[in-house]
Amino acid sequence: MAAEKHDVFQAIADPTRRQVLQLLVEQDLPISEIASHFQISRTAVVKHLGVLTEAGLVDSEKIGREKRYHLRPEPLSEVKDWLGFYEQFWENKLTRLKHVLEAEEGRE
Amino acid sequence: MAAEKHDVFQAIADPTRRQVLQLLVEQDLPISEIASHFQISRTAVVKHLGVLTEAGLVDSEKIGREKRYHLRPEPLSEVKDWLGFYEQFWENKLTRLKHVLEAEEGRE
DNA sequence: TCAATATATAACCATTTGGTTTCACTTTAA
DNA sequence: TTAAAGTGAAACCAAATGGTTATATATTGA
Repeated sequence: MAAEKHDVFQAIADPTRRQVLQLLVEQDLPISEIASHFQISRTAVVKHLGVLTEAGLVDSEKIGREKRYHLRPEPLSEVKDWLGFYEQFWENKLTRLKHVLEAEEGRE
Repeated sequence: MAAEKHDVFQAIADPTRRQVLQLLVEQDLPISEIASHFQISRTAVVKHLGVLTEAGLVDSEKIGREKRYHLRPEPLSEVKDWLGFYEQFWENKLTRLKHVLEAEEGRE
């Protein structure tokens, strides 16, 4: 029961949030360090981190006065899986093409 | 120069729009037919189709009084490509683990 | 020709989103 | 012990989002 308020698709819809995820690929980072990579305020970055947390894409740990964020890419598999859906599209196209070709042969 | 106002990531952020795309995998469909699959008004569906069009994920053709929509899955490759980014994450982890193991060996 | 079908468009609305500024609290280091 | 660093959280704002209803226009078929 993850009870994730924010959906993964929504979480990655924002370009700033996608950049945050990219940053965390290299290493875990505290809020202020993450914020230093963007023009927007630290508060705005914190909100983005909140969305990413709710989507399960990051988690965090308080160390001293810092709060370090860590990448959790697992939920992205939902996106990856969904993306596969349109392979059916190409299969359908091939099937129709095959029917057309068979009809052509029949006429010859 | 596609000049696409809506980004693909944003286009697929909405669950209704994802369902519309799935519908169009099977076959091209006119607006009213698409709308009949949802509870929301036809006008609302038309707006979703507008977003999908701007993202290049569908196109349409007016046939008589109908406007038939057609799936264009190509832009989804941008999402697929982006998704690959976090493979670097696993590579990083493996590299670090390797270092730890080498240090262990050195101590023995 | 005329009603039914399909779409287009405008005006409007509530909520969400992405941002801001301000102030308070906790931890660290000199 | 006190200033600086790092974070938390509230209040506020404009614009975008996802929806509605109402009205107009174009096409078809009997």
